Amino acid sequence: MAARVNAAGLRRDLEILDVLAHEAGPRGEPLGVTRVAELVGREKSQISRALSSLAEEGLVERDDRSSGYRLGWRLYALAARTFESRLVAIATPYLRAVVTRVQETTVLCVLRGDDVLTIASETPPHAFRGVGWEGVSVPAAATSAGRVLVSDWDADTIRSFFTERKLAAAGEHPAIRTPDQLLAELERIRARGYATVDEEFEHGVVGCSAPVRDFNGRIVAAVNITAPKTRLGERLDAAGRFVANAAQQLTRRLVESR
Amino acid sequence: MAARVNAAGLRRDLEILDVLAHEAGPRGEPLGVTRVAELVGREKSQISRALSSLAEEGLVERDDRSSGYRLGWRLYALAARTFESRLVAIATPYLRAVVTRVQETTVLCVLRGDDVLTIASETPPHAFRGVGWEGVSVPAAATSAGRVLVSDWDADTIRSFFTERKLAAAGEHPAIRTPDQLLAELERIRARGYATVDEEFEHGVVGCSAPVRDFNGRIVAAVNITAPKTRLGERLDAAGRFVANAAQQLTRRLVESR
DNA sequence: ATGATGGTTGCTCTGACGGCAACTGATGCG
DNA sequence: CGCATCAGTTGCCGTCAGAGCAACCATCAT
Repeated sequence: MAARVNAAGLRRDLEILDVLAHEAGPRGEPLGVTRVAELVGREKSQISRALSSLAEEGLVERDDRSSGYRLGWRLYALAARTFESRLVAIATPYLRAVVTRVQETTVLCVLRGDDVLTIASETPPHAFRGVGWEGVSVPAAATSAGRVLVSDWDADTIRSFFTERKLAAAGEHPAIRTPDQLLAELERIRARGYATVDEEFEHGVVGCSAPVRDFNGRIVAAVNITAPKTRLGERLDAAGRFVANAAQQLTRRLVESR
Repeated sequence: MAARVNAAGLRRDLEILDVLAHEAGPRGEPLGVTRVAELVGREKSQISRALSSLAEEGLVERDDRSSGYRLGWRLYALAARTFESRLVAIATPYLRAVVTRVQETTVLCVLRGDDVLTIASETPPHAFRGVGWEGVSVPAAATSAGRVLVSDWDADTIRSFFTERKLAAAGEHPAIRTPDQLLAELERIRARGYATVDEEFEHGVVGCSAPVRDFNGRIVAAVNITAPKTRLGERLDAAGRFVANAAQQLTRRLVESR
């Protein structure tokens, strides 16, 4: 509401971009000026000029041979840059939803190098504010979050990334000691939609995680719960399903909904 | 160049979005009106109104508690439909394959104006996520990626694009100082299938790149490795062949997936 | 209270854009 | 070859939307 500026121009430009996004899409053929004009219901002269401006700023690109337009690189550059920031901002309610259901600290993790980095966390009332903002833990396939974060890698990469030595060195009681075991586990994770670990990384500690994806479908983060087995042990699978559900909703929210 | 419409408003809006993207950063807090106004050098009243409009269209979102702004859902929705997005989605496994072989950060670049824009990167374990999403560097023929990206241009275009002055100004130790030298180098690149540079752009840094083509056969991106000479120097040509191989596979995949 | 800082709103005058129509240029057809 | 059609660009003018300034709120610290 309230005061607006450039409302008309902005709306026109966005109508154009939307038309290009939906009608043409990345795989579709570029759209011509007249076609766009029809679809947004405006003067083609306006569309011609507007597309010129948009092209000059890199928001759309002109295909040389067909002289049609499609979405430009700049949109990608803008969005890619702040993705994590937005992730953190949006994740909170979903993390909290899990917290209220499970009553355990719930965190959001990303992969940095070969460490799992926590970028957001929500704690239940009455819980001591634990690590919170940024803990770095060894993922090396001994944590559920780490496994989830690599669960869309191909087998070759996994094999070269996780050597046996590395696997054995991860965690106190690694249940997974060979790349093949890891690959089998990743398959299970993909099938179930969430991962669980039982005292592998640390004695008495269990955890579950589920993947969050970006607009490319790539796994960019994991929603994770880590808690003492005495508290969470019985409910671990139930918690896993909650976490998976939250991660899915978060994924959807990230790209589409308003 | 050509007629423009809404040029002023569009540019202002994009300046704002750029500021939000860059200044807010990965971990960034939302930015307030005054801060944005300073950064883009405009009247805060304009920024206030412009942000209102942008928020109404979903290009930015207002953070309730801090009353600051950050990029909004709509940008991500649009970004998902760009060609770059598709490229990144498909390229990731191939980049990772190179990383596991060479153990160096591998990136995917496209040409934007006369800059090289990194649109995706994969890092080996134990590398700190450096630039990550997108950096902009001066290619002007002093980087391997830049040379690869222009290696299918015709001689006239090259000559008019890269003046001697421009060539001399690029990099610390430009080995290529005239258009003719550049053309000869491009010929070598085409013959070998990949490009290498040795401390030209920056002292102590070497790199190699290979072209990715679309279904028209046009070069649309480059797979690139840039690393300290002390680490990669000996293996530079081997790395070049890996990169070329990955780029070819990616090209094939890109064409098949239509 | 006072002042500082961040954000919104009223107001006027200017210049940028909407709409139309003429123009260019490619393509097709008898 | 001439004519018709369609796609895209450009010139023109009156009108309306926005740049800029300053006044006005809201919040917080001293």
